[in-house]
Amino acid sequence: MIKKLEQSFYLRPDVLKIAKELLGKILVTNWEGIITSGRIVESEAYKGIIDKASHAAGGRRTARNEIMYGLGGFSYVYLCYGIHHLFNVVTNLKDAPHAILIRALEPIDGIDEMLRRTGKKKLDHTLTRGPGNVSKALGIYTKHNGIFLSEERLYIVDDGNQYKRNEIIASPRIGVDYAGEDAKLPYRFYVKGNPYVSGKK
DNA sequence: GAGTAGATCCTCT
DNA sequence: GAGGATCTACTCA
Repeated sequence: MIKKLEQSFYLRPDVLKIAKELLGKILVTNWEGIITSGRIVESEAYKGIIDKASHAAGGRRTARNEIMYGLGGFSYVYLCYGIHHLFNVVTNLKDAPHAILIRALEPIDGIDEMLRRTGKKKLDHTLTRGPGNVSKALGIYTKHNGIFLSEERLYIVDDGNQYKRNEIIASPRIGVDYAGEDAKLPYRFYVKGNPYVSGKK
């Protein structure tokens, strides 16, 4: 049973719940007929204006994060540290700037293409580990900001695979020390023991 | 294995 | 003009 996620999946108010449910789903890109995909094994939630780690913290609203204030189900892509493109899924309703950062995938289709994009020789756990590598392997760049996630080019599917509750670990987010107390919030979710999860061996 | 520095550029102040 | 939701490589042990 394979089906694309409906927009209603992203429109729900509980971004933490959606972040958890995204684990096990498959993220697919299809740029001009070249398909690459991977199963999501790590995600981070950014919970709107009350979340100091979010780009929308305190209601900040700029041209860059404008897409976060729109309806759920769109992509939010931006460049970090001048090198890494980070891919997010926007959730919730209009004017509620929630988003989920996809941090790690388990490669499925188009592995050869991912190797070519990342310049790696062979498949190993570093190919799609960490948000910078994920977007590199899938060929996601800032020009893909604001794409609706049910287009043929970029979408997420559910193949019925669902991780069990005890296979999902919650922990503090990565690289958000500047957010003070909010840096400690357990808004990061990953699959227990999966080699593609970042932040450990 | 652990710790640190450097890359590198768009965005906001 | 400064800094960032990161990764890699290199050092030292």
